[in-house]
Amino acid sequence: MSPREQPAASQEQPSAPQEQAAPRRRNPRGQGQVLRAQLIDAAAKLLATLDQPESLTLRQVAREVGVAPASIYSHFPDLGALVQHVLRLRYEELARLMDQAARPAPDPLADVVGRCAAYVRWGVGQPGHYRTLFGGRMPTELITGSAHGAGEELLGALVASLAAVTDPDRTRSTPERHWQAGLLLWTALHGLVSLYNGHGDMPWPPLDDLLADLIGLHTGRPAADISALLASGED
Amino acid sequence: MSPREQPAASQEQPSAPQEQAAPRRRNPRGQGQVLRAQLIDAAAKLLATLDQPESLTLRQVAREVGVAPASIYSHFPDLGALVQHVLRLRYEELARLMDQAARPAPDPLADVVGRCAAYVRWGVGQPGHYRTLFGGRMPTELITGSAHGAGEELLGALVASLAAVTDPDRTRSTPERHWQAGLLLWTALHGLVSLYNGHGDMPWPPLDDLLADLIGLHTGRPAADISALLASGED
DNA sequence: TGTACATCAGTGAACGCGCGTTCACTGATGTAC
DNA sequence: TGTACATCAGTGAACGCGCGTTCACTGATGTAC
Repeated sequence: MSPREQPAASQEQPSAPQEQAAPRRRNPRGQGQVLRAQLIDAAAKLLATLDQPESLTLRQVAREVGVAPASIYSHFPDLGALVQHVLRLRYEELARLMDQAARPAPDPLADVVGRCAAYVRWGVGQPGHYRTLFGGRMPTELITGSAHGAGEELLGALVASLAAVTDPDRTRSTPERHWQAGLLLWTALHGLVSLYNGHGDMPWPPLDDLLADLIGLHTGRPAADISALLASGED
Repeated sequence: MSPREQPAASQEQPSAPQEQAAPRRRNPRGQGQVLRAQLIDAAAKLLATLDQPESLTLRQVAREVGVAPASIYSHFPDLGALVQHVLRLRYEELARLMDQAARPAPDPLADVVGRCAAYVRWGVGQPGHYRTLFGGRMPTELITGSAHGAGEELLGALVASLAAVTDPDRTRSTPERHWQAGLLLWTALHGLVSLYNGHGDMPWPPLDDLLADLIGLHTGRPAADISALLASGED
C-alpha cells in the first residue's frame, strides 16, 4: 500500500467533458439504455471524486454526461434513485472483493486478514464512495431500505470469518458473542478508514502496520503473522 | 447508558422560535455581544439537532434566532467563522469532559476507561456535533487550521493514558509504538460512535458491552474489569 | 437644561446563482399500409 | 415503392425556491456643547 497519496481533490472542476466541441449525439433508436449506463458511470465518478459526495446534484450529473438535466428523468425518477443504484453496485463490488480476497485463503486467519485488507484498501482507495456508503445517513435509507441487505451479508461473512479464527470448533463461545466480536471488528475497520480518509494531515503510520495491529488485537494472533499475510496479499 | 434512543430527528422543523408573537426586541446600546452569544447558541443547537449538520445555512441560524440574515455579518465574517467558533467550543468541551472523567481515576486502567467512556458517551449523545467535528472534512480545516490543536491534545492524552496501562514504566515499548496504539484506540472509538450513530437500525448490543470489549482488546485487560469500571463511572 | 450629533444594533429589500422539476416540443428512425 | 404515422431519445425554456451577500436605511440611545 502506498504511504499516503492525496485523494484526487478537484472539487469544482468536473473536467469539462466536452466543452463546445462534439456536443454529444443522440443515441439511435433501441439504444436508450446507453444513456442510462452513462448516467450511472458519471454519478459513480462524481461520487468517488467529490470530497463532499453527499452534495452531488442532478445537474452535475447531467453536465458530466453532457445532457440536459431533464433527460435524467427518462431513466430514473430522481437523483436519489440514481445514487441508490450506484451505491448498490459499489456495495456489491466491495462484498465481491472481500469474498475474492478470502477465497484463496489457506487458513482462517488468512481469510479474515484478506477480508479486512480488502475492506480497508477499497475504503481508502475510493474515499468518496466509502463516505457515501458508510459515512452517514445514506446507507440506512438506500441500501437496507431497498430490501437488498448486502450490508448484513458483508458483516455476516466477517463475523463468521473472525469466529473461525477465535473459536474454530464453535464451542468456546456463543453466536451472540461472535456477532459482537465481528461487529466490533467492523467498527474498528470503519474507524480506521474513516479517520484515515478524513484526516490526511495527521502523522499516520503505514496503513498496513495499523491494520496488522488491529487484526492482531481482534484475533489474538501476533501482529507479525498478520503483517506477513498482508504483505503476501498485496497486488 | 440507555439501550438505544432515537437521536431527536426533526430535520426540517427548527421549532419556529417565535412565529409571529414577540418579534424580538433590539438589544440596548452596549449589549451588541448578546446577539453574538445567541448566534453561537443557535448554531450549536442546529448543528446538534440536524441530522445533516454539514448543510447548515446562514439563514437557518438567522431564523432560529429571529433575526435578519444580514445581522450575522455584524458578528462573524461568514457562516464558516460561526461554525468554526462553535466547533472549537465543542472540542474544548469534549476534551474537558475526557480529562474530568480521567482525573478521579485511582489507577491507569480507570483513567483510560474514563476517557474512552466520556468520548463515546459524548459522541452518541450529540450525533450532530460529533459528525461535524469528526465526520468529514471540516475538522482539518476548522480546528487544526485555526492553530488551535485541541485534536492533538485529546489524542495525545489518550495515547499517554493507554501507554500508562500497557507499559507502566515505559520500558517495554517505544514512543512510536505508543502513538500507534493510541491512534488505533482512537480509530476504534471513532468507528464505534460513528457506526452506532449512523446505523441505528442494526441490532446493536448494549454500548457498554462493546466498549468494554473494545477497551479490553486494546489494554489487554479482562473485559469484566472494564465493565465494572464502566458501571462505576456512570452518572 | 436643552439640543444637535454620533454611534450602536440591527432591518428590509434586492441581486444573482444553482437547484429540482414541469412541460410542450423536436427531429430522427422505424413500421403499417 | 412510396407515404403517413408512431415511437424513441432526448431538448430547451421556464417555474419557483432557498441560498449568500450587498447596501442604503432606521430608530433608539448615549454624549458634547
